[in-house]
Amino acid sequence: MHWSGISVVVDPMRNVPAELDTDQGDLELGRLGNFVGFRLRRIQNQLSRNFAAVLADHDLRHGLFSALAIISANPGLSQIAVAREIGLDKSLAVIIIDDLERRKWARRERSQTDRRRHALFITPTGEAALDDMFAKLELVEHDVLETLSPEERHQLASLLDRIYTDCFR
Amino acid sequence: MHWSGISVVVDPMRNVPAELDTDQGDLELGRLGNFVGFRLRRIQNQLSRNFAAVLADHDLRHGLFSALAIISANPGLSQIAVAREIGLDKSLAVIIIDDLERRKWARRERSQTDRRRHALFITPTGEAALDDMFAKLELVEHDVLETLSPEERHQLASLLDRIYTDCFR
DNA sequence: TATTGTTATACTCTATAACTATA
DNA sequence: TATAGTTATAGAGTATAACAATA
Repeated sequence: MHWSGISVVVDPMRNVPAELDTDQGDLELGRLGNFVGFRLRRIQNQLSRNFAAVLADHDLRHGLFSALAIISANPGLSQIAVAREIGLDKSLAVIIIDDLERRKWARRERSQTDRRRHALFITPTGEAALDDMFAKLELVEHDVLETLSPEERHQLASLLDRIYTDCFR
Repeated sequence: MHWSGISVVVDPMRNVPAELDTDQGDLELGRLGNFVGFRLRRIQNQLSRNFAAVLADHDLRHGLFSALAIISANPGLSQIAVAREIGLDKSLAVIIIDDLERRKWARRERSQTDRRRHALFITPTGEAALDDMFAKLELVEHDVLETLSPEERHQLASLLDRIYTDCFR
């Protein structure tokens, strides 16, 4: 999902000709700039690109990192719970967990209490991989947040948490 | 790009059995919860879903809304500038602008100054569609932000702008 | 009858590379 | 030689539906 802005005028301050000089990257945002959602998306896109670059050597499938982290934080949970948490279909959870098992980062066990379920566990190898990835992600995030003071970082996290818990839980 | 958290323990406060009750949606986040990027992603995912639901009847291709808004705010710009701005390849800009022309929301004109370029313009029909979509998006965003006071909203926007301009420009 | 996991299929999105016309 | 736009193709990502095992 993307965003957009209204019939905006050429900024008289910039003295552009009738046809815009599109070689510059500084386009007008128009109404788009009024939305917080747009700002979120813009930053998150860039963060994603930075993370992808940093984790490129792990050759991670979409959703694989999330899944591993969730399994790590919730040992014994089911595939369908993983799917729900990362917002994908259960059939995609199968593919992701196949991948995790192939890497020996996680393993399936038959649930003792409900034999339909697989109980998922992270392996020591998986924990090590996760440690490595988290360390890299912390570096990326630090680069982005260092422009804010510790108080401002806390403020930001707190505002985002309020939004999430009040609206989406 | 996704996220994840560490080998976390079962919360003793919740008194869950050896195998987690995965029917509840309240999983542990583990290390994941320490990242601002994770919070951004979580909110933005949900916002995207809400926007998609609200705009479902327009049957919008990915990137189409962004492109229309950018054209509206920058009349006469080139296809390659649109591509750069929404972070897609120029070949995808072709598809998107084909779609916009089919809907009569935008039109191509040959550039007067560089005959290789198409100068892009939004149509009155396109402006009307954009007005409609923006109105719907404002409703979605208002629902999400109403939990914050006006000062807090301003604070949030300002923090996000600082991050973007300091790190990504 | 409903749920968990699995498989197969079809569809969408995207990147890539080649091509043209203009510069 | 480089750039703007176009087209074709192949690959990845995803949703969907059907199925088996279990509840």
